[in-house]
Amino acid sequence: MSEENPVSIAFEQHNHDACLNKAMLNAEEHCHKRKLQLTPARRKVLELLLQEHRALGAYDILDLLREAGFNSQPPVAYRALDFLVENGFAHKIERLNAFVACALPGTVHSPAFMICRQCDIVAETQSSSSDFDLSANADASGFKIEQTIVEAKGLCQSCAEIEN
Amino acid sequence: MSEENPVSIAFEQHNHDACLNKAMLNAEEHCHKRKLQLTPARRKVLELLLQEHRALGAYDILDLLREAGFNSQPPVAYRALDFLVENGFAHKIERLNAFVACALPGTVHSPAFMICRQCDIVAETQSSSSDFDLSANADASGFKIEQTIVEAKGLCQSCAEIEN
DNA sequence: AGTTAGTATGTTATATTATTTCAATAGGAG
DNA sequence: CTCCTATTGAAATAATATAACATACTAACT
Repeated sequence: MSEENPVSIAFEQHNHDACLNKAMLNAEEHCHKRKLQLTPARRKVLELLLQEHRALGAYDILDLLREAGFNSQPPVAYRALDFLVENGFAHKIERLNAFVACALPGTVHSPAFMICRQCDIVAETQSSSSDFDLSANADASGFKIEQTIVEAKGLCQSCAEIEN
Repeated sequence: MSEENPVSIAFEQHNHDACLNKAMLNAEEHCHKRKLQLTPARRKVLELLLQEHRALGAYDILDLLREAGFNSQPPVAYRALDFLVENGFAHKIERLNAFVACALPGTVHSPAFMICRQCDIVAETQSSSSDFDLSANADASGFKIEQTIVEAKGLCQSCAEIEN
């Protein structure tokens, strides 16, 4: 798998410092373009997430923030995470109640995650087309899927009718 | 959509009493076959879930259990829910931290859910093949997908190697 | 029937995850 | 400079979930 295919970067050997720096620069650029404020706390949380290809819980992040000298009330972490998730820099892994840095920031995409139950590594892959083959992707990275959750949020027909 | 295709029963007009009774009979039969104990609390929780094509939180269920004269400490609900989920009678909707009755109990399947953000209705559909078209299914039921979460749990290559 | 192993429930306490609320502060637009 | 908005500080609490241990029930064997 090459640099062109970031599909399962988490599973690949790579220069992680470079991976992190690149992602931070990318985030800075995006925030600047879209006039978003990458404040110190938000920046730090993104860095923390980027440091691992694992999901971190909000309270893990809170601990790390405290260690780094930041204020450490829960809203600090949740607000930063909300910002990052809303703006596409991070994703929430619902089944873990935890968060990962986005592997494809700035692109419109519908992510799919492969989560190892043993080591908790989280690999992100694209499911941008409605009809995609997660299992092919898993096979390619040697990931053995045991259980898949698919949850689509939206509007049912009756609610859509009322809204219009 | 006919009775043969229960794919989005939640969205369809149907005789809900019959729907519920059928599901309860089915559950009883399955438990009997597999020597599982469908105890009063478990039975009641399944009934409560079957009463709606919506997801109920554990504490909603707890309230309903209390009203029905059951013991209402959290473990009562969680234990019953664990039983139902483990044995395929219910599913957890991770993004809602809530539970729905399974629409296809007793069959091995990998469910996909369509969750209306407005009315909270939850429709279950099959994704048994690794490569399925949720959007076709959504279209057929008039559901407008806004965001999809796909989370596969399993073993990454390195962990699989260690385990073997 | 009595014994025992396994399963299920009662009960209390506590852990974990997340939000509400209101006050204080900082950064830009006019 | 002043107003407006976004952000942060701070305290409290809500919502979700589990741990731990005692008790009771069930089924299967003796």
